[in-house]
Amino acid sequence: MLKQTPTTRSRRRHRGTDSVTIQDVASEAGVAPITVSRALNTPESVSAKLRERIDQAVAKLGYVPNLVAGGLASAGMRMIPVVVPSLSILTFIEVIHGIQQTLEQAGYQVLLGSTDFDLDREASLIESLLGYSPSGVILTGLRHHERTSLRLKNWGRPVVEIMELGDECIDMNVGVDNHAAGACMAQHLLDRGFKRIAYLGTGMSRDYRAMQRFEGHRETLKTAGVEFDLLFRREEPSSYEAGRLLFLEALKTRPDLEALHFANDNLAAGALMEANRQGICVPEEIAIGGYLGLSLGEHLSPRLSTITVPRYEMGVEAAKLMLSRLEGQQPLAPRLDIGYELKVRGST
Amino acid sequence: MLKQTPTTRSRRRHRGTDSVTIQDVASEAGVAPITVSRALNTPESVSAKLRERIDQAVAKLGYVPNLVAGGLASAGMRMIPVVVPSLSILTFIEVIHGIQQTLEQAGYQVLLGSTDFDLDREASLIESLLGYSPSGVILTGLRHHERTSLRLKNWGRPVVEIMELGDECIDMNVGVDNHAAGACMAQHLLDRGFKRIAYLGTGMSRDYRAMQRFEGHRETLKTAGVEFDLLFRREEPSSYEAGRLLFLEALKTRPDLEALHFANDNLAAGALMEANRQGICVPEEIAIGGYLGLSLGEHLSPRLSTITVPRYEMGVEAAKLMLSRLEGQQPLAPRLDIGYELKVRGST
DNA sequence: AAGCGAAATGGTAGCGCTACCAAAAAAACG
DNA sequence: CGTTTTTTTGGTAGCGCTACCATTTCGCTT
Repeated sequence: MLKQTPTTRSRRRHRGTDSVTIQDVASEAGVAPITVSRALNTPESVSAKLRERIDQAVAKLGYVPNLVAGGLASAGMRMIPVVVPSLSILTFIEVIHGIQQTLEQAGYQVLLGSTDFDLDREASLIESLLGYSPSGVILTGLRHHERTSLRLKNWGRPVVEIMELGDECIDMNVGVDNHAAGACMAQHLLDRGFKRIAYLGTGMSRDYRAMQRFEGHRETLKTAGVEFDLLFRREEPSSYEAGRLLFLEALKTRPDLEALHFANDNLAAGALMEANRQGICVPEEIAIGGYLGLSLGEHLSPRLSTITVPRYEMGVEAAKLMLSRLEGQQPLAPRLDIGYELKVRGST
Repeated sequence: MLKQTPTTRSRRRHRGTDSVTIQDVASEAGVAPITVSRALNTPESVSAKLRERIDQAVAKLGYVPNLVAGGLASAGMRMIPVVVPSLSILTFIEVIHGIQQTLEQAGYQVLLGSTDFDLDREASLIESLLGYSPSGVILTGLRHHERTSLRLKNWGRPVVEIMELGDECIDMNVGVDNHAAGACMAQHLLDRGFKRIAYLGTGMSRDYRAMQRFEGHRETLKTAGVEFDLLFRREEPSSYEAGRLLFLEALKTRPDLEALHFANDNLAAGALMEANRQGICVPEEIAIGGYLGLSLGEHLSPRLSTITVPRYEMGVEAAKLMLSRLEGQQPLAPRLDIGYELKVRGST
């Protein structure tokens, strides 16, 4: 008489979801559950014969692994939270896009988190995201709460900080030197012969990266011996409208301005479109420079001079760095300067 | 003599992460683990005295619940996958933003998935996303593989289909009547006195919603007795550049066109900017209408006439519907028409 | 054919939490 | 006061999977 194992269904004493489990597949294929597990996760460690039988059973039963159970038993959940300040800023979206495409290919899923530029929210968000037992974390910027950094350092899994470049990162870092980028545009404007140059930005008390670009701008102008403290700022989020308002404010306050250095292309585009509307000639009456390299800039008249940042690529590289660490290799370098490029077009 | 329970640490025989567990909190507070669980999940079912002691222990030890274990033991993972065709299309981003903001507030996280408009990819993506045991799913459109729909129907958890409106949805539906929106813009152009009106779009073989708008446009023109089959299409994704190219192609092929009805504002903006560049007067020489209501449209000269769709709000409403179902209530209505609005501005 | 190391398979015991039910404590009742 | 009802707390047993280690099978050598 055969030893009677409880039938597959009667085994479920309580709260059983009826979904197909690894046990069901194992019974169907006549092997042990662990063998099914291996056939799916490390196929090379299972003989071809069994592997095929198991694959058939999987197909027949429509088995979908329960990643939650797997995640609990082993380490990771094959998820990577991506924490950004805002989802209404195109830049972050494009970076996320690059991350998502790259990670999804490798079988990881992206968990979305946004902090609204608030480090407290970031701290508690990350804390709760870690509860999902993700395989790694990608977050924006290098400035965090002390306890956030410490927690992630001790966490022992890969962390990539993006958008910004610096000496002290938690684990890995992909980004752009904002200070240098700001200096670069300022230098360009000086090279064009402009003397009275203003920097215009929004939400700079929260978005400190825009402030870093301003610092680069400021130092460059100072070195050149021209007026360097011309700063116009508003506190609302960036938008075409905010750019328009900054533009009007600057013109009214200082009609003698020769060039406007905007914190990003959204603002610059808003200003440029308003100039068009008012019949103000760019760059003859006033020059306009931006930052980011949004495609919109190439379609405006005149085309917008800007500093392009490969945002999608930054996401891809951040994801690649993450993946190389997840696959056990040491990444080639834990820090990657994704670079930027000055695009001189019609507006300067 | 007290019964000796194994000490907290020695209990971990193998592969123990050192993280604080519910057991640690329980020991610290001098209660059973299940009581800690209750204190955190259903505080009202625990006496005030114990609740406070437990809260203190939680704070002292820095306990963060392992949601994976919780998700395995009970049902949900407090995650909602959001599946969209593409992350490079602003529309979807704005909807996702609305969803994310609303769900995050309620303590749910958004898992991102993109299908590249491919129903096969959608099917396998959803299949693997279900492996995460999410609390619900939000996906784009009403057209899916038969097996995808069936699987989700049998899945037994809330599903919201967005962007589109129809009689047959899997579970719940929030969206816009694309057919009517297309007809609305076409009617507007007719009302303006235009007779030779073309529809211009990209990727319409994949993005069938753009095709639905075209159908509405087509029927309206047909009823009006004017030429109704003027269609220009390209297969690349939407972009300003694609709009520019469609514009040039249309003008070359049919110089007698009076109005251009673009499948979305990105295309329309690209065309409008090209018209500006070439000195073609809009709407005197040719009128341009869009769809979506991107803020860019309001800053162009002339301002872009369009049909606005409350994208962020659509996301919020989809998330609210999801939440109401998750919290056990029957939603007021399983179908919500989020509506649209014709914005007549300078370009028509 | 016996002996040996390597490769393939299986048994057991959790991962950390919560559903279910039972027990204890507190409150309400006659 | 004892008894019933209600509330609060705890014990046990998994959720479905995989790490660890033991066992079996296989190929190869001498």
